[in-house]
Amino acid sequence: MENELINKKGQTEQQFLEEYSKTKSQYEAPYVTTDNLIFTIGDDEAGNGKRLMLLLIKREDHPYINQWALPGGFIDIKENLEATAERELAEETAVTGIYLEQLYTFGDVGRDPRHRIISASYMALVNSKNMKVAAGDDAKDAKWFNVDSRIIEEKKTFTEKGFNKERLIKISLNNGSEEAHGIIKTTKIVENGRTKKITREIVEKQNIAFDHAMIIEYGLQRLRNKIDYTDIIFNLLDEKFTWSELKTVYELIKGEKRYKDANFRRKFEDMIIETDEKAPVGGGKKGNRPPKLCMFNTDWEE
Amino acid sequence: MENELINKKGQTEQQFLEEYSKTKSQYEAPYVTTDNLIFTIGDDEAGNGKRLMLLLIKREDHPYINQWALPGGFIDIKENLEATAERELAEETAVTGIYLEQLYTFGDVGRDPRHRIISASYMALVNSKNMKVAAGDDAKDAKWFNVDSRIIEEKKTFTEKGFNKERLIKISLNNGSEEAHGIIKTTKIVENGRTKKITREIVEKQNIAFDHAMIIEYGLQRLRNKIDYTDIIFNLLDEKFTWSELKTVYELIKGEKRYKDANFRRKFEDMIIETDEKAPVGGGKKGNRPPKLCMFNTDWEE
DNA sequence: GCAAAAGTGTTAATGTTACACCCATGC
DNA sequence: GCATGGGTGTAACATTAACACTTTTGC
Repeated sequence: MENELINKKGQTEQQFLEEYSKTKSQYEAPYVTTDNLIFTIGDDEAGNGKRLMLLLIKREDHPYINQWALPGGFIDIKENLEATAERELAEETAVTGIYLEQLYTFGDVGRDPRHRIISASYMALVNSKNMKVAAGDDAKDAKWFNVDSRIIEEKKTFTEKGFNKERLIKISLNNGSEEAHGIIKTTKIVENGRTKKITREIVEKQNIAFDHAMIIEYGLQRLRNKIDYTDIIFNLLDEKFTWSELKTVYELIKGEKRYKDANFRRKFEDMIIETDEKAPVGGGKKGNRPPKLCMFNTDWEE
Repeated sequence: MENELINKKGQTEQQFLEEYSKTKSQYEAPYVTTDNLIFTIGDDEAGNGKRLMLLLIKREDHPYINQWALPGGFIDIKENLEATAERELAEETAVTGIYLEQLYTFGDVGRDPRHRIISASYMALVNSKNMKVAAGDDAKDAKWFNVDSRIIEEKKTFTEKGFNKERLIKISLNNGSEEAHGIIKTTKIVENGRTKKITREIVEKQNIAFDHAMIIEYGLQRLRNKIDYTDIIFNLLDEKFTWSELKTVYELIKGEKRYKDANFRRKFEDMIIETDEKAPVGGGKKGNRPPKLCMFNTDWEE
């Protein structure tokens, strides 16, 4: 039925599409890539226990040669956008079928000096035990970096019609031998009692390629927020875990100790089922009570 | 300093970029567009008071001829992604400098039968008083539609490793004379106690072009969520408004009366400053107490 | 006066936080 | 027994919700 509709030229849809496929496009299309933020919980190289870690790849050519970049790559013309992210993730970590979420699409002119590139960023949370191949094994120089972000400045400037609010956020990355960092400025412009615009820009960076510091900052914010109202944290844990492991991972992501033990349990109690199993006793020099193993309660509703 | 680094071919960055610009690209790039969700509060054509409304444009050619689509268009190679959304918005509504937020990037193969198109969606909230040109004035057949979405089915299916949760959401659009709708299925796949994947697909649609029903559904969800923890609702109101106007708009977006009057005030009291002015008495047949005019409190912190 | 809509106050229920305490274990 | 980390109970406080009430206006 739909195909019997004709346009102003008197074409059916089929005729239209046939003609369309023959015309050579004038349109200069940007390239499209995905950039993946792959987070895991790993051991700090300096031996300070567990840390939130991010996978980065060392660039082997210009531009930004020898600097660190997010893994990612070009979309194939016959591949769904999310499939590109999944493929890139599988190529880097040999992990499939894990949590993957689209974050934001970065599309400023000049993001890449070679070509106009629009990049959709995705966030993946992988449990290191599920990772079949550790990053860094293959030819590409891929490494896990400790990630950290913190606000270093907040400023409010008054304008005629309202005010601007700026915030400087520093992203720090290190893996024992290598160090990289970037400072992102977010600006919120308020005029006539309304938020007009929120912008993000990189004001300083070292050893991080492209605008990837901005993507990392965005992803960390999303992760920190979502952890409080979704079940994504369990993607970073083993299937069975103890309360203290959960709390440790929570605090690594949040970057602070927000809850006392008892209250932390109450916060997560609906999301968790305690099993009868006990984890082997670990830390205490004089022994201690073995903790129960817990599982995510899949009946939990957000 | 950075430019003095040389790659394996012995090139500086400048030499590399020069060579790069001469090579003809093999890469078949998808097209990139933005699609705008432009919401406003307007009067129902049927005379049932205020409604949440969305701007749609009638397609004048194949594919989906005569069906309704979101306004949007192709990115220019020299234009930032957000600038494309701003330009399209200005073209449709002659409104500039208003709230605009990136939602999600849709990039499935086959979204458009003509070509591979990746589309970044943006949401704009406009106050009808700020709109200089009403939609529908120009050559293009653009119209405001009442929007509504509601869950029509929820289903949980158990699998070997876990379960799937499906939800059917119906998007209804109408403007008195025209009607359109779509049904979106969201599926959450849970395996081994972990959320593996969340997918969205269109299971039925009428009179809505492309995958735009899915974009609308996504945008409505975002709007409904953000209204509770940000100040975006004030973009839909005049600079000065009454408590009951605020509550009406809130309920239109939420699609339900969630709060009693007194409690609604408490919920928003930090975000609002009451002025000494009073709005003219409106509805009551025997007259009534005139309401105070309020403004958004720009000192409010989310 | 009185209907209509604006606006306030009071109490109950619920959720959050701090803090003190008990428990099971290995040395 | 005692240090160590696991785990629980309770009271104070803050937030939310329900509901009954007072206020200001125009006719």
